Amino acid sequence: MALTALCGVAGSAGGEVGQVYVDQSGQYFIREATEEDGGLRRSKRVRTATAVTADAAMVQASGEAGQTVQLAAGGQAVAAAAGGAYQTVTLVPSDGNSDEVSYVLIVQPDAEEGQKQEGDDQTIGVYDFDDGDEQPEEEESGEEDDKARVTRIAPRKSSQTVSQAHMCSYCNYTSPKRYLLSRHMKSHSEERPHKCSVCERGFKTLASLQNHVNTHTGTKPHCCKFCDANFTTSGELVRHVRYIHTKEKPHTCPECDYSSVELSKLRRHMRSHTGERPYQCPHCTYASPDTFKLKRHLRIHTGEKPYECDICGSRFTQSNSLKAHRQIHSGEKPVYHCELCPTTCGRKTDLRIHVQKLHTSDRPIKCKRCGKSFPDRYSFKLHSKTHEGEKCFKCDLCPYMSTSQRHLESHMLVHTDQKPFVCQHCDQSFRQKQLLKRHVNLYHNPNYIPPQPREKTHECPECGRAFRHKGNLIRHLAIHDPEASAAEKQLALKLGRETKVTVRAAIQPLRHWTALDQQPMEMYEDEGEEEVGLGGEAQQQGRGGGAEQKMVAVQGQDGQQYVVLEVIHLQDANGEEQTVAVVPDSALSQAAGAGGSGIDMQLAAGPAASSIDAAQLGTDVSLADDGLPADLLPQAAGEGAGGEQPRRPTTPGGRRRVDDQAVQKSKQDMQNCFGFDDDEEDVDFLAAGGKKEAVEMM
DNA sequence: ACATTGAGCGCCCTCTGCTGGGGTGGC
DNA sequence: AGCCACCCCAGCAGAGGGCGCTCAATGT
Repeated sequence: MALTALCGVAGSAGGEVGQVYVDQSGQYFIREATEEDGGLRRSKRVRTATAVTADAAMVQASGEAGQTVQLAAGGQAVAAAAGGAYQTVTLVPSDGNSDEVSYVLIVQPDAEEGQKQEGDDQTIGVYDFDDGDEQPEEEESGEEDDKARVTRIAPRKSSQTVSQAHMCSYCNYTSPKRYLLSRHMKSHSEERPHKCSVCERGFKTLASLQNHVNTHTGTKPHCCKFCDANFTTSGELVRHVRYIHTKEKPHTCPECDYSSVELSKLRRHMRSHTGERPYQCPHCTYASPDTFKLKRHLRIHTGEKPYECDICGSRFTQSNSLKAHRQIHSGEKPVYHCELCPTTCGRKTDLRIHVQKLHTSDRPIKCKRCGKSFPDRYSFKLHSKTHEGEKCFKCDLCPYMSTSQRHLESHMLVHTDQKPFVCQHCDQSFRQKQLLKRHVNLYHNPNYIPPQPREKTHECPECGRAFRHKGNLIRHLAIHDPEASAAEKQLALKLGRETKVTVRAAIQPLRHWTALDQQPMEMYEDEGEEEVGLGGEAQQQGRGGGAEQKMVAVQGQDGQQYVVLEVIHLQDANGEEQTVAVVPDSALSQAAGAGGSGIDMQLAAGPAASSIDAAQLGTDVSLADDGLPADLLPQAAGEGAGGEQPRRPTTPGGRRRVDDQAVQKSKQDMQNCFGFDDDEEDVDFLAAGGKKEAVEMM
């Protein structure tokens, strides 16, 4: 016979298939390739194996029948001539490595079989073929009872002899009774003598056949005593009882609190810990932890949609999708009510998302209009309703009010000369996107076909003049206002819009503009902006001479100053409001023949004008009541606020001289925003070259 | 020979959660 | 008109429950 004998590593916990192992009790065994259950199935049957020596060299030695094959610790195979009907396998501990004890497997003829069977204490690791029926060439077939061998193995060190047992030569089955082994050997046989009369399928045992036949006949003799369930086999019944009634789950996960009725379920569960995904999709990178998921996944590639709605014919890849879909037809759609508001959702997950978005918040939300705080977006929304229609967003520079923050932001551009929408074809720029769009269409788009003028449907009840837009009519109605209050408001607004502020640095989104006496806009906290308010002292200093002042400073987190505002409304000696013009740097520079460098804000007038605390803001601010650059003016220490900063002389009585040129420039700068508010006039205005006389605007 | 027990594999189903697209209404 | 929030829906995957079926092991 051809025999490959090996040596293995003693005490090895794992190892290659075919290695010789010695367990803690000193038993030798060989792990076979057929092992599936993760444990070590002991086999005394040596067919092939790999020699693993102490130095981990893999050595294989083959011996012919009747030979003695000896592997030394170094992996050298030593074959010696031998004879006899039996083979004795001897495992000899080597003295190779100190850390790992290697054993040498010696295969040698055994002429004294009988003695070995009796248990030779001096024999080490014996393969003992008790029946002497040597069928070396047919070992692979493994279908006969006579393949069974009785083997006795004992290591030399312990000088132990295992009591005689009837062992299966194909697996590690042992039995004290030979007839039991004989019965066992049928399991290695592929013979299926018991045939089903229905499907002709064969079974190894009659019991198996009977169970199978029951599946044909539907016979389910095993009835659950707790419910009406019946099962084909008793095993099914037991499992059913565990699943449904006793909840007994003997298989427990060592890593979590999961437990299962079946071991296979625990194994499946363990894959969720290990991440093992043995089932690879052949079409993509997806791999599944079990066959079902892979099968389900494959429908993506095949396009198979096995679940069809019997009402509308819609098809789905998963049964649950169909189930959910059916509820649309049946009207049995579940309704998930939010406990915190009247909102309902059709699905649990949607409700969860709703709660997440509307009812949970990391921090309170502050109302920009009144400053109240609310724990979540929902309560904030409810609260916001109470402000509906209110024009809470008031411009600090003019009487403008708006119901929305966005509108105020847009309006603020009027005061800052910001025209962020620049025409790419000429040097025109605009404050509003739509204005730029219209400009481009009118002047740079040869294909533009202006829309037909709409009918003037809004007619004035007083004079009959018609307007295309309601807003224009409303504005017009101010003319007929008997108390002139509307007209006054219009005038005030128009004048207020003339208030201009220049800024040195680029202005960040205007929503960050905030009057000092307003609450910080908490809604925008997350945008990395930090409000820098003037201290109370600065504010107080800024409120002198009967002038109403509001100052705004916004500082980014980078420390750069972005916006500084100072607003002054004055009354003249008669108590009437005085027009205040705020002059842009450019105008001032032009008038003075010098640039206004270093001057961040220049107001055109103001007897009690104050400078903003430059030390705090890091910004130079001064008033330009005469149109001269601040840096050309003499110091006016102690006057007004912020005495450290250059001051402009003020006129006696609090009147300020308004720089005509600056006002003109300011007016011109405001033309666009005023003119464009009336679209029907805007077109004319644009058609006329985009210029209007400032005097017309005033 | 028969009955019992239980492991093992496979299949299907359900529940759950996430994601993205589309529709809609408010601003 | 455009943007945005919200809702609805379908698609897909993770995880687990339950059962059908076969067969080995074991006891009587």
